[in-house]
Amino acid sequence: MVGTWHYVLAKHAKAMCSLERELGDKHGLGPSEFEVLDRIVHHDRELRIQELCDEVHLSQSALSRVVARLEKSQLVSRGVCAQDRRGVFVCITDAGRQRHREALPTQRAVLADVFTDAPAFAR
Amino acid sequence: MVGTWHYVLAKHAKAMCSLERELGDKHGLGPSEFEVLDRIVHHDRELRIQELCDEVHLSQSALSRVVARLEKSQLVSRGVCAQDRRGVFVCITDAGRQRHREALPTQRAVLADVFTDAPAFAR
DNA sequence: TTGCATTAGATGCGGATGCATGTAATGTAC
DNA sequence: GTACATTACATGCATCCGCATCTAATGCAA
Repeated sequence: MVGTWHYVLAKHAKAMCSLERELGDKHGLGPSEFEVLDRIVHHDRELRIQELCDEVHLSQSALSRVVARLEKSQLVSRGVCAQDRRGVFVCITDAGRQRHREALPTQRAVLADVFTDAPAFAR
Repeated sequence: MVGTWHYVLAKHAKAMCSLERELGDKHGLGPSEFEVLDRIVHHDRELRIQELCDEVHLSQSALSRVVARLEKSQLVSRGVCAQDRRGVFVCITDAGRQRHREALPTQRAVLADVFTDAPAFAR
């Protein structure tokens, strides 16, 4: 219980710190930006902000800003939803796909480094 | 690998959010504040800032500020180290011990809630 | 002793986050 | 249609964090 929590804390801190550095230096992405790109690529279609909100561990306001940053970097585009004009759909651009493709191996390498040393779960 | 990472992300987000709310509302403590108090109580002696830095997942600067907040709340006291006058030792106060004693069940309850539903580790 | 590198901790600063709230569109009851 | 509640997303604000840097104390060499 407490052991599990400490395991989660340790791995989260180590991976997050490493991701921030590696993704930032090599690809100009923060962990949240990568996560959002990754979710969109995974679904392979445009997504509503709300759908993304259910998948990434961010508040709605934080997500709104991540998308704003991605749009500013031309990695996604935002459009109003025709069916519900309150809604916004987020669409990945070609540059966004490419950036994600470049960054994916970096993320995998970090995760491998963080998670392979120890058994999958430390009690 | 990626699955482990997603597990860590999900549990971290859920537990952190819950801890922030519960510890904050019921005891006026943030997760970092509780963590520092917990480490000191666990060692049951005064600790150097640097020692704490090795145990909590915070940068030295963040830890310095957490300790400053705790001192402001009278839960710990800071003193210069006689042997090395650059150093600072942190000493928990009676109020700090009591606050920790009160908050511990809250933390345990949150962790139980977050970690009991699922198997200890989701592959 | 003097001079310089190193270490412990504090602090300025910019950035990311969550909460509360604002704005605009939609749904619903009358 | 009108009035009000609700929903989707954006934004003001305060907080917390990490990085870089600062200050002061220590260590060490000449």
